[in-house]
Amino acid sequence: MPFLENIEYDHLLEEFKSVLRKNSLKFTKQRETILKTLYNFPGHFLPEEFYNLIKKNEPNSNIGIATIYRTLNLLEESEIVTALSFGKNGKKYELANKPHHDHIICKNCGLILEFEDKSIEKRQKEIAQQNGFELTNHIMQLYGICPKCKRKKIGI
Amino acid sequence: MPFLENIEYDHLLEEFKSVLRKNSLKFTKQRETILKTLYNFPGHFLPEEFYNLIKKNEPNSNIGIATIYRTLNLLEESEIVTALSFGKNGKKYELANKPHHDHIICKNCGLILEFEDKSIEKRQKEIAQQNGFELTNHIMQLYGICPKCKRKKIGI
DNA sequence: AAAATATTGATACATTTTATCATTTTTTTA
DNA sequence: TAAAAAAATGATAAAATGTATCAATATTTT
Ligand SMILES: [Mn+2]
Ligand SMILES: [Mn+2]
Ligand SMILES: [Zn+2]
Ligand SMILES: [Zn+2]
Repeated sequence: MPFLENIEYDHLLEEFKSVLRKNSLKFTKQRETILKTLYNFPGHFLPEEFYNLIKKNEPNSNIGIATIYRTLNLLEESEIVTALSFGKNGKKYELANKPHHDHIICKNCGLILEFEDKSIEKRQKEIAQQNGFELTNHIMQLYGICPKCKRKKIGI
Repeated sequence: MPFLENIEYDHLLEEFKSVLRKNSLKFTKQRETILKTLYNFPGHFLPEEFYNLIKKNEPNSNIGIATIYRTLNLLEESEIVTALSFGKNGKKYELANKPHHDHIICKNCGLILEFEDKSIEKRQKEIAQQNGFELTNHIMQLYGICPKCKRKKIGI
């Protein structure tokens, strides 16, 4: 593993440990495995997908699905991961190691791209203000057909 | 009921009947009751909330919860209603009798306000295009604290 | 090392939504 | 308009995602 990534992971680990200490929580093998998996697999994953990813990559870990849910919730509250909601199809999690962004999603193949747009973010703040709201967060997801699927001329 | 509203409702009803005819579906008392309730109660409601609304307002209808779900799905596919997702807390439905809009939602009291912003919509189209996507739809929800709740100085 | 504390995996349970199916209602046909 | 065909219904079982419970285990503190 390249040097830089090791440094980044160590930093992340320290951040997690700090959150745990602050809340009188314990540093366990399972929590470390989940954090490492988040780090090693950039992308957007459902709890179930993490569960299978860990079973495959850390066959000796034997983590229960409940621990996956518990730990992702903890990491989300701690803002170490962010979640992307798919309605009743669950939430996909990703490491929060990049600046805020939104997503554009292919309705055919599920491809997820990321983007950020300062002008939209600015308008959102203005709209909230106009309505007297104190804005805390937002969700924005664009849905469509990706270039690859367009080429295949899929009928959705 | 005022005259204008009757005209609008009749128009809506004809639209629904046309969808049903087109798909060889039948016009039933239950489907009419649900459409009428959507029309009479503007707002954003969960299937369960519609179910209770109808039980209260049409005590003789005896509609099953399954029919509520089935009919809302049908109306959504037919673009007669639109849905607002609340993750695992379900979807709130509203009659699609106004132009496209997005929502700003109070995290404390659940108040939902509507807005439309042409400049955001335009940027969304541009972003999709830049990524080679054919944009079909989007979701955007702003979350925050409404003026009333702000005044109460709620600690979230 | 012992005691205190928190976590874990298994699994029961909760919640939202869909599937199943016998019966009823609506529409078509004659 | 009566009979036949087709679809919808309500009740409820089942699926799917996520949370709660709990005895056993691991971590941390003393
Ligand atoms: Mn992302
Ligand atoms: Mn609305
Ligand atoms: Zn695609
Ligand atoms: Zn409020």
